[in-house]
Amino acid sequence: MSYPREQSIQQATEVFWLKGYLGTGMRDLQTALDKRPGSIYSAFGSKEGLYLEVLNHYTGVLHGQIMAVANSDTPLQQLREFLLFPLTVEDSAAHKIQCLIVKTQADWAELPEGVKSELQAAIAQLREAFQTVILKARSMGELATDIPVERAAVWLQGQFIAMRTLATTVETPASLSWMVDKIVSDLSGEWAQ
Amino acid sequence: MSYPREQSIQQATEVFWLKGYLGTGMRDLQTALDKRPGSIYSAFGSKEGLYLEVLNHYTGVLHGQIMAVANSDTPLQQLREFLLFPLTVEDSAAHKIQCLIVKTQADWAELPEGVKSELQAAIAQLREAFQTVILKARSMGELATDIPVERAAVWLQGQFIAMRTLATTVETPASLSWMVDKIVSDLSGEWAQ
DNA sequence: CGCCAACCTGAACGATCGTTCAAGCTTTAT
DNA sequence: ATAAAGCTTGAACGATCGTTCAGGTTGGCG
Repeated sequence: MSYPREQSIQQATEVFWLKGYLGTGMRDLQTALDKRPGSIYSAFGSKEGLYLEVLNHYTGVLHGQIMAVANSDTPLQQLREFLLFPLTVEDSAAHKIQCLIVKTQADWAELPEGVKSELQAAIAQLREAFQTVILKARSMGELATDIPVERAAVWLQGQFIAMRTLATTVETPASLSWMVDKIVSDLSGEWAQ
Repeated sequence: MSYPREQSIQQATEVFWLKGYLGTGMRDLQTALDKRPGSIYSAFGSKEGLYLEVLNHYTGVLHGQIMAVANSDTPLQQLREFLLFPLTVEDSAAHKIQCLIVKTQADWAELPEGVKSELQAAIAQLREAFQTVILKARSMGELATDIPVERAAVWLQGQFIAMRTLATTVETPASLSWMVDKIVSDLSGEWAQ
């Protein structure tokens, strides 16, 4: 019976997403999970252990979303929807606009070794998913056949980071939706090597 | 004689840049400045006070660099150099690739109110500087006259964030220099409203 | 020389950090 | 019914956090 474990991970995700790895204390987690320290330590071993499960779960969900884009018949169109969606969330969840992975990466120098390596793996995994989107869009004729696939994947990941980060600095995230159009448009633009 | 004060700010910048606001402890600063707690508190009032001076100084330097780009005769060409430069720094200063402002912003929910407001001011100030670059490039004929200036400034800030963030995840930052070319190229690309 | 102002020193403060553990409780198997 | 196994509890640990302050040191001026 690992259902409450799943629930704990989701509640912990909320806290880590809002406060970051360094900013989150065990007492924040004890409150959020409504569990005493011993329970958390017996279930997850440490703050780092709990965070690793949170990061894995988060990466899995995001990866799934991007792969769903890749597996659709109109990847470029679905990519638009995927990029647009976080701009439409209500204010109460404003911190969720920023990607948890990018947020964690900002604390790089202070992270335990285990978190660092998992973080790099997550970034690589999502980059691969973006690359799959590019490949699929190309094979569906939505992109030119001579697009540099690997660079485009890196670039797309960069645009994802830029949009999510910018969205946290403006009053209305939805006011950035023009940027999604530019991303899709620039994807078909020049890629001179 | 406020020269040692300037020096303290630079040394503190190193630490905050590497470890972030939350990750930096007063004892890290005491070591870096080679000063005892009382001296630091008499000079800067608090950790927050010291950080605010660091942030102001950092913003001023970056703002100056961007305005120098704007004030040149070939802004777009100078923008290329400006974006390219951080990709060429040696490994020992790898953390300096990531923008201190973006890094700090990741800890948003945990920052003291004073840091939050100063951070927003810094972001707005740099956005303005980017806008000046766009305007100047337009007036010099390097950009089309119908470019949406405000959007382009936000977008350019986003590209800056993307590049600096991506550069921290690859083994050789210089391998991303193609991205600078794409940024300059996309700046002249489609801006359909 | 004597004096004041400014700076520096470093021990110490209370609060909070991640973590541990002995004891109690609940569940499952025999 | 009873024992074994595992989860939960909450007080407590040592370490570290940002900060304070009484006392020492230094430099310039009358």
